[in-house]
Amino acid sequence: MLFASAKVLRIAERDLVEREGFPIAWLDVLAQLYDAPDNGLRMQELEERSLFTRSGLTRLVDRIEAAGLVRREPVPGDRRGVRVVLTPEGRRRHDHAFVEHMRVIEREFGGRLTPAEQQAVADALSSFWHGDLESPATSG
Amino acid sequence: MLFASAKVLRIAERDLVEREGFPIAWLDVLAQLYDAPDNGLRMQELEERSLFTRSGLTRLVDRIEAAGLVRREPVPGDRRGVRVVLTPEGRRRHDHAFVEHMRVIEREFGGRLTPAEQQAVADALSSFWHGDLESPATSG
DNA sequence: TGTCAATAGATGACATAGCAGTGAGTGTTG
DNA sequence: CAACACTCACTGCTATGTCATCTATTGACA
Repeated sequence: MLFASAKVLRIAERDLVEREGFPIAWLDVLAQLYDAPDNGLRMQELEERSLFTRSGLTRLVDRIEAAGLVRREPVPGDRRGVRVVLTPEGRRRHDHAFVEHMRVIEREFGGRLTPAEQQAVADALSSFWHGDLESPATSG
Repeated sequence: MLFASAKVLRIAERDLVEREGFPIAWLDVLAQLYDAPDNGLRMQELEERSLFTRSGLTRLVDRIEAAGLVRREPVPGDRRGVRVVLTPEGRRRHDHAFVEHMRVIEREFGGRLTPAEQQAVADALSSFWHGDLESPATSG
């Protein structure tokens, strides 16, 4: 599983960088924001939905912001907080990149896995992921 | 799939670092050498069997060597080449770490996926991996 | 043998992730 | 209101991986 995802990830990464000029991590953030209400999330929420730690996110968002794809704005009622919002440009880039990205993923998996296999993997791992994320199977 | 493997990887990584004092990347190298004839491989072979680039491997092996778990030795008949060999200490650490590592992986997957699901994922992704690694499904 | 392309591995410069610690802001308690 | 614990996000330091490039060696060929 590790090897398979590492391989596809690497291919998708290269493709994305060549076509769009930004890495998968950006698309991940962009997509999270895209799916969020008003296209915005707090750093904390972004952290929960992504694979990064918060300090990693701070800098990731720095870079995406510098590229003009997202914008930081204050959170009304909590001056500690920061809300990260998709800019129109960010939205455009997301849309464009996402289509191509999905195409690459499909090509990689579609060309190598039967539909039944794809379904089996998706079912098993999606329930794995959504199952009990925050309460590991460990007993201690 | 990405999320699932990232999650398990992160848990396994922490566990390994706490117990053994080295990260998964090391165990990966150690295990490759362990499985190799005479417990040794050339850098190039290690590269093929791992998820690293060669330059990444150079430094990874540097660190593992500094810790005394592997040793570089010349390749008879090709003075460009380097053969990386497991030391007795490396072998011991591998054995110990590997057992615990497998236990963690089993716990994480065993506790969340049914045996049938595990089998389905394993079958699909192992054929994916072994299928046609070097000739992507792309047409260009 | 001399030249030249290819190969093996190492190195320099750089990008990015994590941990631990910082500082501002919040809300609870008296 | 003062004191305190907690939360949010950011920053310094450090670890590690990649790309492009470098050196040494090899092998092909005139």
